[in-house]
Amino acid sequence: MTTSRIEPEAPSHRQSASAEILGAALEQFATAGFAGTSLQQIADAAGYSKSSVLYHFTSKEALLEAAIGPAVDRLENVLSGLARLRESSEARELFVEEFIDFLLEYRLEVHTFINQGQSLVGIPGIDRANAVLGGLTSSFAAGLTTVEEKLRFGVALGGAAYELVASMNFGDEEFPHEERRSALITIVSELLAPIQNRQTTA
Amino acid sequence: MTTSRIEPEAPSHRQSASAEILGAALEQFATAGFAGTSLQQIADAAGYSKSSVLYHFTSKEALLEAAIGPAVDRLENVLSGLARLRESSEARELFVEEFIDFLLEYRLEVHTFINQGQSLVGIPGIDRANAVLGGLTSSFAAGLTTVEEKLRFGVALGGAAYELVASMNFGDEEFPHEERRSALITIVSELLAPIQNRQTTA
DNA sequence: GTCTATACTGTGATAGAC
DNA sequence: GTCTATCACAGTATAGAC
Repeated sequence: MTTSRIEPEAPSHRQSASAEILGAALEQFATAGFAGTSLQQIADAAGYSKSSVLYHFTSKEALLEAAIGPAVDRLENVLSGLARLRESSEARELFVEEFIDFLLEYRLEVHTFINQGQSLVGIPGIDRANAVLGGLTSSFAAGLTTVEEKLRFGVALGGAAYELVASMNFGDEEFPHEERRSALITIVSELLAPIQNRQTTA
Repeated sequence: MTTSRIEPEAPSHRQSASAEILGAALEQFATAGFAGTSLQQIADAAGYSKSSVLYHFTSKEALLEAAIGPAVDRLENVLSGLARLRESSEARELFVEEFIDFLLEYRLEVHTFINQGQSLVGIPGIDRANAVLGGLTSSFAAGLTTVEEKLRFGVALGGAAYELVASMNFGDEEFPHEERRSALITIVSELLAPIQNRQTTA
């Protein structure tokens, strides 16, 4: 599970140039921001020239689009599954797991989106992600009446996303993948438990 | 409590130019990022010319420094209080309240820092904030042994910060201040409860 | 204290040699 | 497919009029 997107190196070839450039770009976008990253930096990090970068991707925006597109696809999948199974509490458990797995797999993409989703409207992938998350919030929050319930939802999802993305800024060690995954599922499930209980008994 | 930093307008005067510029800059930094904000945008938003902005603040970096400085001061205060009272569980309750109040009062500053703290090292306020938060993590996490406990801490603080800063991106209504405050305190306290219990009984 | 005018640097992007 | 050379432009910052 949680299959890695990074393919192993082909013998004596490097990864394809596009993939190398894309990886470098994503990392820069996530840490320095879209506006804070120049094509030159991306080119240097990937080991190509600026023009080569623009040969593979027609513009800086196209590069961002390609970088976050797959993450948005996956997120749409996770959430469409949720919509169908909204009523049962097992469906919620499943949603939490899938969401955490999504975060684990696409943390850089999530980081770039969270930090810049507001200011980068117009780029298709960003707009899609905004729409999807807006839909998630309203569909999930439809049954939530109190302020505390809504905040609970926001803290759970935002906290998980933030933890995966920013905690290591401050000298944390890296945790083993499985341990981190199951701990996050426990914590988020616990946070959402009061909501589930109220809805399944009502 | 939670005294506002924005002074009421003086009769027939506008706010001082510095304050207007600073406010506009902070809002832009928080939403578009430091690199994504130009002096021209700040000047336009504040109703001055680019050169006027640079008269009041000697550089763009100085503007950022002035914008987040007070927040870092306050954060240092909150955390130094925590260090002295680390042992009792009431101290932890108090810390949660103070931390939430800090977030409520300085959400824009926190947002700019969270999103860009990695890439803006070298600016004094950013470095101070990084140091303070690093200290918080290690001092608080010193007694935390399991991965789950450490993640619990990260999710709680990150989730609260994220919720205050980004939830409204997706069409949420604004909640009444007191209701939001007490709900967040409840949620964060609950998240940290297992840690407190283990430590106070050990 | 605020403005216009200007200098200089680095950016995203294009054209064309290899 | 990758590079060098070049362009037009936006960015920060400075000088000086008012």
